[in-house]
Amino acid sequence: MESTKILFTTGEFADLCGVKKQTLFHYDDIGLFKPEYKNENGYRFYSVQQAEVFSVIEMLKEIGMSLVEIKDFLHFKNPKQAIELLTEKEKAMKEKIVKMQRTQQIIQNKKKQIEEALRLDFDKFTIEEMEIESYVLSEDILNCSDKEYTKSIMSFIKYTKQKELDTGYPIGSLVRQKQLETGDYWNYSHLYMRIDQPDFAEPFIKKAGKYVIGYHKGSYVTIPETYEKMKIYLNKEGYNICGDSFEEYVIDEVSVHGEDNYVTKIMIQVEEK
Amino acid sequence: MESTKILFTTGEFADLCGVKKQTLFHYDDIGLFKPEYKNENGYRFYSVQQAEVFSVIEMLKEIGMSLVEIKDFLHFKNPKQAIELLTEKEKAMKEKIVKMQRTQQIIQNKKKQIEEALRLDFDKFTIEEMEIESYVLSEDILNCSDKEYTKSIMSFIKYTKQKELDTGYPIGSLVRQKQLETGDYWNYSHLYMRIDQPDFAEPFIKKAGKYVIGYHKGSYVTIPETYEKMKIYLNKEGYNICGDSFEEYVIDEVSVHGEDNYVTKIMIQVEEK
DNA sequence: GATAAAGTATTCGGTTACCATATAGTCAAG
DNA sequence: CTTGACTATATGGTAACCGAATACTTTATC
Repeated sequence: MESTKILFTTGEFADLCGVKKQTLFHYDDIGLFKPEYKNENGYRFYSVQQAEVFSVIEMLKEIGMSLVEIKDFLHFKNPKQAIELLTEKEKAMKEKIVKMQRTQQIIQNKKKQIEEALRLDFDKFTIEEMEIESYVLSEDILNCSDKEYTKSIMSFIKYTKQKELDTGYPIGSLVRQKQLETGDYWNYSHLYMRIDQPDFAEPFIKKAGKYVIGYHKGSYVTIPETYEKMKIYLNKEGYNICGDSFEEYVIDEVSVHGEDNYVTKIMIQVEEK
Repeated sequence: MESTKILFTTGEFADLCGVKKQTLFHYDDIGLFKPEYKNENGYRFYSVQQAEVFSVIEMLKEIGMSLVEIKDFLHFKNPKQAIELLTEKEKAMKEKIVKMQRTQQIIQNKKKQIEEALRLDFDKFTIEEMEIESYVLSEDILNCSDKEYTKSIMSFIKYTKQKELDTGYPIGSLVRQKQLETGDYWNYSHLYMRIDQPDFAEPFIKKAGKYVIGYHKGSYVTIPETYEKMKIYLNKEGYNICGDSFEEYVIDEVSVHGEDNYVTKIMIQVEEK
């Protein structure tokens, strides 16, 4: 080995970096990353050191910088600036990782939900002991107009997104005991979403205790029928409604086609007569 | 609130989902995500339930699915398939997170390197006590031709990439004691890269002990001069070379412009006479 | 030293997932 | 019934490439 510089052709260098030659041509074109030297026939030659530069470009790309941004950075570089940028990007990276972990959690919850839905029997009602759960509530939507309702839903969804409370649990609707009694099933009191964080300030608590659980299959317009059936069932079994009703879509457009296949889970707190 | 369906206009729904209207038009165009209903004037209307579908689309996008793939998935959907895909994508996601964490580590190491370089004094040689370090070595490149050297570098870089050994430490070059003695400084014996994993099989060990540390500023072609200066320094200070030399670029194209500003760190094991 | 195989450069068009802008139609409030 | 805020469509543009076609070099082989 002599002291002549070790150089790679475009193809070799592309192979080395695990990319297509095209990519190197492209980077050369836009002035982001030029070969160490070009011979009289326009052949490009890259040095070993450039492999390091290339891998830095790849990293900067991975953390979401555009090629133009990367070019600017590499052009006005000096060690201090490099550290500054690296520190900043390290932070951005951390945030990205956290976001992905959150998405992962959402996926897991969605899976759980679908799995639960697969196991269930739509036609039967059951009485079950349920644990305490915490919810975030929307603003009060009792007796409000369609317009107001629309706005409330919007602000609630935006709120949960902004506060990163969406954990893959469905948005539920709360029907108060009073509305249940008068048969005013569509008059929801609040929207809710389950939260896992124990540190959330003033959550709405779904009390532990006995709940009747029923599943409504089909469009929401026929939900009242299911409520009526549940009432009959409770009467027969010797139970009284003693709390609110929690409605959740457990199967929606995500996993099936068409409203007719939607499944709504209904949970109402009950007590023995 | 009556039983009429709650519907959002394109603008409202876009706002709700935190995207531009354009995106919804686009999804409609390609048949990925159509509004619940279109009125006679072509106005689009979206339902609340669709917000959930939209957020699933966003998630699938985040884990790297193309819109076409997502469309196919949502089209042929059933709960079991949904779980299958979600499980698969969860895995992909986990891998992506791990990769990002690795990149984060690399960034941290690069920063450390640059910070060290900022603090150092190029003109002085020092004798320092160094700790033991583990390296992966390339294949033997002693006395090999340029062509062979090129190939070795390539396969070494590709190897470290493939085995995910690249942790942001620079690639170093090893000069054996014998070559140091004969002044054959360019005749490297191996390339090396530092590894942190304690479980790596048969690493090359850089022994703990006294090392003379010098920095060479400028192109690598003048490195012999620095070696000669180091030898004179050692003589004056009463030290003998008793091991190999480790050469590393501590500042390269990534943080400065032009070969003249490159800095190579040279570490040679020594003992008192 | 001729020829074939393999590699290189350039150019052109295509791709994905949109965004901006222009133009025209629609709706709701005062 | 007009005004302003919205809607729709169409067109062109963007980033970061990929693929294929064509022409030229280099290298290997006979």
